[in-house]
Amino acid sequence: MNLEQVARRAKVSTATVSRVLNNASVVKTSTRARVLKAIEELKYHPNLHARNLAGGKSRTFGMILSNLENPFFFDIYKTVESDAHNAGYEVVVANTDYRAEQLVSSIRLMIGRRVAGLAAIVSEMEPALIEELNESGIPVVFYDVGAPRQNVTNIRVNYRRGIEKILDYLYSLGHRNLGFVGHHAMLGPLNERARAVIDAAARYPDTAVRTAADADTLDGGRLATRALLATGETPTAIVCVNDVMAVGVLRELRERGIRVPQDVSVTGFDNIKLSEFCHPALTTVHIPRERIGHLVADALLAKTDKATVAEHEMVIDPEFVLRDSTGRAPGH
Amino acid sequence: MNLEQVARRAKVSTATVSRVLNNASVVKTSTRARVLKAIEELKYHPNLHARNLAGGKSRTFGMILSNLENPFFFDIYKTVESDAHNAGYEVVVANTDYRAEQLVSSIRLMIGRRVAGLAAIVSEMEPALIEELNESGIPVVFYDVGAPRQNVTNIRVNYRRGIEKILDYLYSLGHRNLGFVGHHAMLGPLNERARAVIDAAARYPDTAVRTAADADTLDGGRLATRALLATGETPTAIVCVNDVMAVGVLRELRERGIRVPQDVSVTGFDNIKLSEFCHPALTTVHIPRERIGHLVADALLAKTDKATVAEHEMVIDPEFVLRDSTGRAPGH
DNA sequence: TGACATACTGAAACCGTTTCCAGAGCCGAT
DNA sequence: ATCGGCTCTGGAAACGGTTTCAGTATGTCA
Repeated sequence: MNLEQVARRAKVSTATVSRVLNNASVVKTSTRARVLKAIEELKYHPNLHARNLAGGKSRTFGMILSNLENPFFFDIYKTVESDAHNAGYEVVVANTDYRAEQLVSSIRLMIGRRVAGLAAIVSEMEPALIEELNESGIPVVFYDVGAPRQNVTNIRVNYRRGIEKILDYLYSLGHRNLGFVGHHAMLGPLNERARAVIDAAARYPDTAVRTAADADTLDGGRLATRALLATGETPTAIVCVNDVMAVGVLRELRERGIRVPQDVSVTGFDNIKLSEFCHPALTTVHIPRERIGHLVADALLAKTDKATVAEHEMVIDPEFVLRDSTGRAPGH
Repeated sequence: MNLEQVARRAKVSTATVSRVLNNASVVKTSTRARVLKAIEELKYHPNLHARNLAGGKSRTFGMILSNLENPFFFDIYKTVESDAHNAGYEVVVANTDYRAEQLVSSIRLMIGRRVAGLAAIVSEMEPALIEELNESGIPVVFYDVGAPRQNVTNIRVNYRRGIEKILDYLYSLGHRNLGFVGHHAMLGPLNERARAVIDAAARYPDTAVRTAADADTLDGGRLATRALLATGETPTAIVCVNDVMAVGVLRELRERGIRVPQDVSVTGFDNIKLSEFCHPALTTVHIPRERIGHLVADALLAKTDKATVAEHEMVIDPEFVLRDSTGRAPGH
């Protein structure tokens, strides 16, 4: 089951077997055939660990995401993986579930694997970790995490603009009493979004916003809505941190006999496929996940090919998508 | 950045460093402290490839799934990963997108990685591959794939029973004109489900069933519905191969002004979370994905711990779940 | 016929760990 | 003082590949 056995059977040296395996350098056709036959007969599968160790190079990227269950992350993963495959790379993923400890151990694991590049599409991230990654010399791409620095590409979305577009629209429809449904992540984009909502609301007269948070799932959206409505006062519009939670919100409202959008308007964020398929279809903000995926993949590939050490940052401006879950505030 | 450097700095041998790293055998407290300090200072991360190579054991499981995007697969993955983690194992996933070629290369990759165990939750699977896996000596768990044999655990769901429960119910409501929406996978459970629908329908008098297939996505469900309705004749009930596609079906029907369940009944399969959150909530069949996940994890863990070589097969009987997407056939 | 480039192939060093086997101290008992 | 038995540590051989460097045919050309 190892090179030597194959070599012996084909009556060549391990060097030659290695050569045909990597079709590097020239091997006489007859020899190659003998080797291939031996490989076939012995059902030989090269040991990737040995390969990586000897070769020093890794041909696989690591990818760390906050919540693969949310199509937002999954879509990015999918396009990165596809691009990587086309370039002959593998991708191994890790899920943090928004937990910082998970992030730490995932990053350690990736460094241990000596991945050829690492994409971190997470909202939780400590400077110490970034430092650690930097020392490791692994090319890194961050999505939405603070520090652009050497050997690190940073891709971010202008959430603030997205939120502002939503609030502008809601305000124009007469909504003054807002609810915000977020998830439990402590750092990064969520807070940016939450803060953006609060900041934006503060710019309009007579506009109040109450917030609730729960897990980043359908159920989380539902539970957050319950919390929001538990106080007795019902907002005329509920702004959600993303589409998944918004669908949970829709469900809870429907169950309570609250009509959307006649009684309450609901907005999502991300524009995942599901936002068109739920009922009513969600008014939301489009985040170009495929484009982000391509950017991530390009950055990874570029960094590994040449030793480009350009610290790059790119910002994406999201687009408002009007659908059926929003309408005039009651009595307006 | 390798053991030797750490050893040198701590003025010990690499053997000792290795010992503290794995806290195997006894190391004097003062020595251990010196080593740990050196590791810390050098920001040393052990090379997993070298470790696996030298140690011979792999501490990671492989998992291959047909479509991670579908929560059915994702839920299984999630619980396997969680169980594995608790036992100190990693999991690396691969997605086949129902493509046989992908399956082949993924399996090869896993063998190359010398994973400690492999779970294949896929519907496409050739005997030759199973053979190849068998030769590799890797403990394998299959979900829904034919051959129970040595070193292979097989977990399956009695789809036929599930489908029968659905058809019984629909028949009792007066439905005689059925549509079946499936996805493109050629082998295994889909066909089993499709055949089950056809067989079951054949047992009722005056009952006809037309089928359409598309991708296993929300869009796929929508497109399949269009195909189904393109003929002009509309079935009174549409049975779907799974919940995801059913949600796509709901969307298309709503768009055409066809009411569910008044005009057409719709059923799903799997009972993913989304099936309660869509509107109307789906009548479906529950497949215990968590339980399956635990079974998979247990099998993997058991096989690696002791050299249990029991070929095991277990069959799961699914349960009917009544919700709001089904009703009496029009005029009944 | 001899010199020399060319096309293949093999021996051996190395990649970064783990692990086996001995050896070095040290202590208490004889 | 000698000895047996601990405790701790180091040397060196794997693990399964890649890669460099040198060597052996073989063919070409003067």
